[in-house]
Order: sequence, then structure tokens, then C-alpha cells
Amino acid sequence: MASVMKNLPPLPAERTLRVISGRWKPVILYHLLSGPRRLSELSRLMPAVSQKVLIQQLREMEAHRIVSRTIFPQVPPRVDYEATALGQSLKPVLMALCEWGRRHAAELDEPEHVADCARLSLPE
Amino acid sequence: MASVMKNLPPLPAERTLRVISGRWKPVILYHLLSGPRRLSELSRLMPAVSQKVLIQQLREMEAHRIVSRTIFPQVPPRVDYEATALGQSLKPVLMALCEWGRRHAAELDEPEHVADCARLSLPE
DNA sequence: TCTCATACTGACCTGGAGGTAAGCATGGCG
DNA sequence: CGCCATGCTTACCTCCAGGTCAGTATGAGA
Repeated sequence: MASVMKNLPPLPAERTLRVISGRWKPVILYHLLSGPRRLSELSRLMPAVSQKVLIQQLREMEAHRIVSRTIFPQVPPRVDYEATALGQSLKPVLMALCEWGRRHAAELDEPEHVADCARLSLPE
Repeated sequence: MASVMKNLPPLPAERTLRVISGRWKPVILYHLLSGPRRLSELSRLMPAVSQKVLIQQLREMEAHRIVSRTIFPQVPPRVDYEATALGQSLKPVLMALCEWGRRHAAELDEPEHVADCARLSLPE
């Protein structure tokens, strides 16, 4: 929808939150940061997400220009989703979120079952 | 609710998002980062938020240990809300979010009406 | 006694995000 | 011909964050 774009909050921090918070967006982003992926690949990478919802999230990310969509005229069809430069620029933001999340978990939860932030810092 | 705590996602980045995303949490945090505030003060600082919702958000933040609540046994009652150390440690995260939001706005929106990130970087 | 400020709680409602399930179009291939 | 993989849409439902509005307790002070 076009409304997706115009409804971005004026406060920058809230704007970013609006762009990246969505049930599956961080995970999708995480996968796309290491290169383009076909829809079917993403589906296989996150079996918990239905195709409809996956496409939904991807389209919103596309509208926000952090993801681009490339259609290859083949049969069966092939569509690649890829993080744009703007999308790539979210990497440090995700890092910050990830690191604080670990800290938060460490300070009050049982700190055990929290994944690390490793692959976000790897070059690609 | 107690459920607020146990339902934190295992992925660190999502965990952080869960903690800070709430309709008014970033703004509340922003105000609390510069010192303790009474409920009535916060109410005055953000007239758009109803008291009930404000308290709601504050309680969740308290449950997540990023805000502490101090009751002064006076009449009329006085209650101070304050960012904990954990809450203060969100400052760089908010900065990252704010900066990216500005970049995002600059790159595709009309970049005009987006506030700056100034006061987040000021010491307190 | 009535009012006021303060900090809350509770009943109720609603929009929208996200979930399920099904259907559609294409063309290669057995 | 029937079937497959792929990418996508549509109809429908559920749940809950967050909104409105009203009510409660306290004691100082007019």
C-alpha cells in the first residue's frame, strides 16, 4: 500500500522502529544481509512463516526501500529479494539492537538461550 | 503482567525491539533519560497520551527493568519514574535508531520534517 | 463539608497485524 | 493429459495494543 510510506512517524527513532519492526522483518533482513534470496529460499529458511505473510513483509520492506525485488522471466518464475544499500546500512543498527538484547538478557533473565550477534558483523 | 517478562523473544535483536517498541516508549524514554519525572510531569510533557496508557507503558518498562518507580509517601501522592542503568544503556541504541531514521528520511522522503537526534547525545 | 491534585484501576471498544486455507497462472516434463 | 514447482492473491478470522470514559482513595485546605 502507498499508505505504508506516508505514515512514517516524524520522529527519526520511531520511524526506524516502524520500518524494522514487523513480526518477521528482523529475521528476513538477517538473511538478506548475506546476499539475495529467492522467495522459496526464504520460505525454506523460515518454515514458520506462511508465504502470504512472508510476501507481505517483503513488500513493506520494499516500499520502505530497504529491500529490492528482481523478477527473472523464467518458468517456473524466479524472484530475488535483496537488501538495498539502505537495507545494508541497517546492519549496525541491528548490531546495536542485538548487543543490547544480549546485555538485557544477561542482566535479568536466565541468560542462557539467547543467540549471539556474530553473523551480523561478518563482511559479505 | 508477569507474562510481559517471560514472553521475550530468544533472538536478541527482537528482544530489544519488544522492549522498546510501544506506542509511547521511545518518547517516554527520551524524557526519562534526562532525569526522573513524576507521572504528572510526563503527562504534561506528552498531552496526547492518556494517563492510563502512560501508566501502562511505564509499567511494562518497569517490568523490563529499564525504568524504576519510586513512591514518596505524601499527600497528594508523588511517584517518580526514572531510567535505570539498563535504561540509560539504551541511549546509544536510540541514537543508532535516530540516526538511521534521519538517513532514511533524507534518502527518500521529503527530508524536511524530521527532528534531529541532538539531545540524546548530551551528557546528563 | 465540598473541592482539589495526584496516581491509579476497571469496563469497554476498535483497527490493524498477522494467522489459516484456498485458489490461480505458467510451461516443462513424464 | 495430468502433475509439478514457483510466486502471488483473496477471503476470512483472531487477537491484542492502545484508545475512551468513568470511577476510586487520600488528606490538605477553603
